[in-house]
Amino acid sequence: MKPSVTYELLHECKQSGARRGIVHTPHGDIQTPVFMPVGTQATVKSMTPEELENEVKAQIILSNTYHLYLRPGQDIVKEAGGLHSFMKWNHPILTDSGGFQVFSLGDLRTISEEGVEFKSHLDGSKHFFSPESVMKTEEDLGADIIMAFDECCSYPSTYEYTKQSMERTTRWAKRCKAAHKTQNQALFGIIQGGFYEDLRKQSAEELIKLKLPGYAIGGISVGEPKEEFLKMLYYTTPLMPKDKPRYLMGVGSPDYLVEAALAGIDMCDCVLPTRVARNGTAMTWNGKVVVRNATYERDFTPLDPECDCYTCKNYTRAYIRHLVKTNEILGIRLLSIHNLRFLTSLMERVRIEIENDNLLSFKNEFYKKYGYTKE
RNA sequence: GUGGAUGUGGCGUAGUUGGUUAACGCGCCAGUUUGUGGCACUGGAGACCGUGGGUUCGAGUCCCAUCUUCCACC
Repeated sequence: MKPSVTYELLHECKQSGARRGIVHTPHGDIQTPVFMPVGTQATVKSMTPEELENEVKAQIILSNTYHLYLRPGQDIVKEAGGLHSFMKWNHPILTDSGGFQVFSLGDLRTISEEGVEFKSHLDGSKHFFSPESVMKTEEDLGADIIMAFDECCSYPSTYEYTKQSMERTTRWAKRCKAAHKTQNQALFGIIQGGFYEDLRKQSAEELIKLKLPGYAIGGISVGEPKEEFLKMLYYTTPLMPKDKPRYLMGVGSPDYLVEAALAGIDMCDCVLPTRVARNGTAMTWNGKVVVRNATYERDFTPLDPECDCYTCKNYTRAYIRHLVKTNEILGIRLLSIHNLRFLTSLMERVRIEIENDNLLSFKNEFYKKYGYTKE
């Protein structure tokens, strides 16, 4: 039987390992490499689905199993007809499994072979997540792509801990596959192994045996130096199947996105653009603009003169600074639209450069302009 | 006019029986943010404590005078 999510390779950049392709899903095609905005609680914070589609030009968004399980509860989402219907987003959706919360809520959970017990960050109540229960929850949520339940290790972790954790994540992936019943959802595996090459290799090999429809790299971009990040990225990506989508989890700074594409990654997601937007910072082709800063008080130019987004076509830095300083909701919205659109247009550009076999040259230009001096 | 209260960084306040470099919130300035526990977090600048005298080893804290503002009374 044909999987519900498949990868079509269109072109490989002759300058690099970058891939230009299409991920086919039940809710439409995704041109890759792609950046996926994060909508943890069935909303990309402050954005309407119409804005995501028309202004941001997002092709797929993420949501989160742990958070939706707690509120409103997957039964309600299921009753609404699934996430697409619940939140009025008719394009592809990917749900993360809660594996990241095993990392980020480190003080509130206990890991065992069977699964993870979370103490709710909302009211302290206890909730047990197993690979089987997570599959059920993700099926109720109804995303096109669902992630296996894993443990994202913190940085740094010892070799022993990372190995033990990675092997458990592998066993959990097998249990996820066995528990996964729906035909129209694709279960992706997550390669772990921290910053140890042999563990990454072992993780990739074991997971590939499961013949899942897609694979992700998890557990990097968790606070390590960029050098470490790049080393693991360039080591792990070539281990992944060529005929399936390759997803790098949690990456969203412009330089990391370009590096990911160069390494042969197809999909990335990150909260960074919306989070920094909420704190008054814009990403632009000329680098970071902390528009909240005083130097922009009388700057009546757009955030980024090269940007085609709604915010840049209509509003000035001075006005947005005013909105941010006065804590007005519109400031967050305008910055979120811009940052998200900046990343989707960056990826549009990356796709063109791959088609032209020029991504490596583009990276050098981009780094220079963006203000990254080092590799 | 009399009596009472008040006066501390831009604003609002804390400052114990007088004791090292005067604290806090907001504001201001800047930094951080990477499968979202966040309109968050971390730093920084900024005050001769109304003014002038006095007591004391030592005064934002006590005394005197004076001015400011507020309240009450005549």
